[in-house]
Amino acid sequence: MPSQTPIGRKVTLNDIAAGCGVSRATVSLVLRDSPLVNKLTRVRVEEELRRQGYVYNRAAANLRRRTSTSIALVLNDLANPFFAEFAAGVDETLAAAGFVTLLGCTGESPAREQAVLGSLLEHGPAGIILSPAEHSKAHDVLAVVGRRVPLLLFNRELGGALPEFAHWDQLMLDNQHGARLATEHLIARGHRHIAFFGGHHDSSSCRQRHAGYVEAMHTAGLRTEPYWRIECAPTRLDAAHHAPALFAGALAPTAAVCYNDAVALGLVLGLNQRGLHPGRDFALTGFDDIAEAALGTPPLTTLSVAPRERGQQAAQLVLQRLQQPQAASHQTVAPVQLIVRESSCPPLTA
Amino acid sequence: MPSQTPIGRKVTLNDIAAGCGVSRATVSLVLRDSPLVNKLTRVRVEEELRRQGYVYNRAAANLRRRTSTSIALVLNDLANPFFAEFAAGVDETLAAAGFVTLLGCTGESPAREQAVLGSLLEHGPAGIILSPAEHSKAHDVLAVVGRRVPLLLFNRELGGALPEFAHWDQLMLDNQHGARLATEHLIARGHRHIAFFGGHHDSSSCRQRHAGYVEAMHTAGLRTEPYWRIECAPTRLDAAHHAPALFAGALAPTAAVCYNDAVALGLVLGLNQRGLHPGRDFALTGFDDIAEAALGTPPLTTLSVAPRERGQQAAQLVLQRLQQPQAASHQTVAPVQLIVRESSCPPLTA
DNA sequence: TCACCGGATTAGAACGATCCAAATGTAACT
DNA sequence: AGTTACATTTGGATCGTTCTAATCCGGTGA
Repeated sequence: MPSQTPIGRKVTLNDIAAGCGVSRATVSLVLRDSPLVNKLTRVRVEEELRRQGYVYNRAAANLRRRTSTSIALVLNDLANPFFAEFAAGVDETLAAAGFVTLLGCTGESPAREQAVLGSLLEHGPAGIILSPAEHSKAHDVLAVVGRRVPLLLFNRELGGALPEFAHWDQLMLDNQHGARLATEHLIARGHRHIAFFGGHHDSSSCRQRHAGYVEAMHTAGLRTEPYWRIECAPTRLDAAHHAPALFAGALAPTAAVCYNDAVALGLVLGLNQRGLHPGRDFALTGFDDIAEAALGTPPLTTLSVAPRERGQQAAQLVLQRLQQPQAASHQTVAPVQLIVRESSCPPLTA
Repeated sequence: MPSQTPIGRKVTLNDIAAGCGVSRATVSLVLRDSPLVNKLTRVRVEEELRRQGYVYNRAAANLRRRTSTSIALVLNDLANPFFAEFAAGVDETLAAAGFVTLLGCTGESPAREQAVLGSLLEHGPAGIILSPAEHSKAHDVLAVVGRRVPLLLFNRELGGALPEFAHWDQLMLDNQHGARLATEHLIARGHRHIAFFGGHHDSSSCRQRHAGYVEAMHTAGLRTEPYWRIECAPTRLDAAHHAPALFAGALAPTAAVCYNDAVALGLVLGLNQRGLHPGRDFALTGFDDIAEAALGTPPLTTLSVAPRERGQQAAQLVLQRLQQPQAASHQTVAPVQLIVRESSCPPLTA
């Protein structure tokens, strides 16, 4: 049960009305600067508003008008710079449209996601932007969110079969195309033996990126060995750990397409420990273009997803949905851009 | 069981009451599980709540009870990992207490800060956590926030004389002590010519850190040359740009205490471009311990401020203030911890 | 019979805004 | 003077909840 926090008595429309001898309704008209009200009284009322330090009670107005001026933003991990940038973009755009952002973090826990969504819904947001926790199920999200308030899925798909009537909007990254670009870039540099490194196969984004890698390889007429697919947790540490697995197979790769930047940076560490110089002896690419990507040694070739712009886009999509609640659901795939840096060197043998 | 809510009107207490033949008041009592209500009717009502897929309207309740269950979090820069972690900590603790976070970003603009604060206040937060924009003035903040809703200042002081009746709570970092620790560490390693690099003098945190540096130098009986104080914007780029200024004076420093990690990482780049190897030819320290600090080359000696814990602490302080609105204002200074890594090497000449 | 009790329930007035229909005041026209 | 037109203003109901002060009811004791 949430605690009960008394707040001091506020100045209301009645106080203003009494203060300058008009009715509450007139003051309300002034606040929404209606053309109905006489210039003279408007001035008088406005002065009184200032004098008493009135602050508008939007909750009361929203109750009466059955509207809402808030949007819930539910993120799996705000501490991740990618999502932080995204959140900044969302808030920026929402604020410009007069909306306020209700923040909620789930810490990758579907259970907390349920709780957070439930709690935020009680505040009656007009819409929801959700980047689901890993293993979050469509069915559970639908059960708590219902069909009343529009939801925009960002970044990840939900597990489980999507009930056919839950036609949520989606904003996803072009994972497959991005990985394909990275792979084609390595091929163009002369690599023939290219691994796909990191991530878990039960993550939708990882599957998509892997698919892009396979697509590029096969299009180029190159083979993909099963032992060139190394799974590990999408963290630096686990990636560093799994680096040796790259060279355990019969045919050693000369390059690797990594699931994301974190994994790529971990692989850099792991290679260094083996005495290899990534960017010279071994080529690799990342995904996300996090701030550290440009600064490591070597600077990382990666795919920029422009998280702030994605945030702005997500906010736009939700606002648009509010305008047209009945329009068909919108599936958006945001483009990604290959950023070539020094980590994607040509093979030594070339 | 997915909700069977018809699209259109929201389910209210009246719907539930009508649905199971009791009064609205009784349903309300059930919701707040009051001991007054009969076990049997409670069961009936609870079933009806589930059946109709009722969601609590906290805004209406808050209006009636003149309470609030939200806290505004206003940050100068959410894209900065430091503040993102902080926000995650705040949200985590607030959520656990049944509160919801209203997010607002100001992008270091005092004008937007005014607008954001004004907008958030209309939603009636019970309290505010504010990390002010640069050059934000106490007078302006007071003008828009007023004295009704408690404010916690985080991280930065406000410019201008603080009106005596605005006794806001504060949570600051121990900037001066931190910079002193870093400087003393470099001195202990054998450095005698130490610069203070980056930041602007009109930022309170920069002044404090510089003061700590001066304090340590003078305590150790060392001189500080004026040209060892190099100002630049607290960004990587500008820092890299200003690196040559370190060696423009008569006596070149062998080490630098940097304003923060971003500046330190920029300086690393700048030194590399001059053919110097930071961590071998030149020592430096940062401040903040952002994620990248541990991973650069060299790993950065820096001061850990534990932003997530600071967020939790900030939330606690606000919640505590809500319990005791009349208590004397609380000035908290959070300790910082020196993290020694490879960037703070001994001088070559030693 | 009646007053009284305690547990369970409820009608109706709030909270602070908005909406609607109706009222008011003023000037202009038959 | 009476009617109309127009520009302003306003009382009262309303949004979904909670609070207060009743009310209802079966059982007791006098």
